[in-house]
Amino acid sequence: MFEQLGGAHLACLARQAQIRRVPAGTVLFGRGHPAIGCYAVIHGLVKLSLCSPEGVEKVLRLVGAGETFAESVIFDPQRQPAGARTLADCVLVFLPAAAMIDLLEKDGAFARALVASLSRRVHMLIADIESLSLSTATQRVAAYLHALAPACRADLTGGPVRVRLPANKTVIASRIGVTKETFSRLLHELSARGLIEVQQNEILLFDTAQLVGLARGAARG
Amino acid sequence: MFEQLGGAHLACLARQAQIRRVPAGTVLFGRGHPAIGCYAVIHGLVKLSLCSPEGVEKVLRLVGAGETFAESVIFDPQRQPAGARTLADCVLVFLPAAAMIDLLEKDGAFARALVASLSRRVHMLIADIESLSLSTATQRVAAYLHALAPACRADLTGGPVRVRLPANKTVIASRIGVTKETFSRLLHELSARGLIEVQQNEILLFDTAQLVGLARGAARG
DNA sequence: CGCCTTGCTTGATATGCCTCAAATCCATCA
DNA sequence: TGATGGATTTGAGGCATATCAAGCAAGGCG
Repeated sequence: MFEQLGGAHLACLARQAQIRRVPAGTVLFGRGHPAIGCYAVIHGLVKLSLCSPEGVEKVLRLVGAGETFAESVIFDPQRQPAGARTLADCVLVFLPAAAMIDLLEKDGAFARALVASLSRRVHMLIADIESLSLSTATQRVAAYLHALAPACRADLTGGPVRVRLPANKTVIASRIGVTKETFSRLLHELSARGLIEVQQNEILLFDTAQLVGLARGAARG
Repeated sequence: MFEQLGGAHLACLARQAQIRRVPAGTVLFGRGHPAIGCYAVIHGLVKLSLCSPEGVEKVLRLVGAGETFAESVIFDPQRQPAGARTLADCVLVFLPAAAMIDLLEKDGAFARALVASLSRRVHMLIADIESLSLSTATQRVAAYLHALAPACRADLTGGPVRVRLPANKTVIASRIGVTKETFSRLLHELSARGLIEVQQNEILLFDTAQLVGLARGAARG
């Protein structure tokens, strides 16, 4: 993850951090809650999401093992901009805000890592805004599936790549920015075109090249 | 802005920074350009935007006097995720990436300020995603107009508040996430309801309370 | 002064995606 | 094994917003 710490400080950090084991379905914090620290996921899956007043949910991010979340919250409005709930049994590291702030000022390497992490978050969010604003639902689905494929060799070997959806389709649909019904239909359309095959939670990608083509320009196959 | 610097380092920073005066319409950097530093706007207005392959533009942010942009870029992908163009004659401070990195590791106060600034950016982006995903066009317009009003007293005094659109309506529309046609129509609808009055680039807000009401829940007035 | 460009409005029409409703599938648990 | 509830699929229909196409207004400039 993002911690290539200066060794001395790492010990101090380890002293303040606590391991938390939480079962699936636990609300870690709700929207608007005060920020008391940030989390790293050791094992499991956490859903960060927003809710409209009418109760519609928008999944912002699915946080898996090796990722962190709620870092930004410590510094700006000190209120959670999104809610967090575990989707699976999780092992988390909780790092109190005070420790973060302390370390930030004392350890240059940590400061740099934290800034890099936040920057990455900014770029991911911009990518989301881009796809919401400039792409069609089909393009977003294609892009999402492609992003699931392990980066490099997928495009090289012509063979099919098997990917696994990190959560159920309703959650994924909200993450992508479509309703579950539309998501279902689009998956079938891609199947019909021979680009993928859906097997419950797993999807076979037959033609990743054409998938990225779809994700970008032409709506036609 | 975000610099409440440790005094000694401020001087060093000032030595490395350069003032740039650029006329309206200048492209500061395009999308994908390498990151060589960040900017602060002293005077003028800068547009940050994305472009789809088909040439549709999405305005991410309008950066006015006293604000900074392109900080995040220094640390993560080292490629600009968005393009920047001046919309007015500008006076900018350009800060080379090396100076930023240097300062980040040496000055705790600067590190904290930078992290806070990035955090604020994250929260603003999340707010954008929220409004794109969960709000209707009318709600977004209402929220935008309300956000333009000077924060506090607007809601107290019942009187009308006069706000000025920071750019032309086509740009604002893209920023809000609608077409210029839809934006025009929605402004007229709000006028018809007696909530606002449009006077070229200026808008009178008669009922900010009802405006926030609209921005949140009920689509009906 | 009239031309031309750029921005804004307005109308007519199209369409992508959502909404609502119902059927089916699947897993868990008694 | 059968029941129960969530997840998924499928269909029909509608709506919000985009798109296309003119028509105006306002500046800038020859």
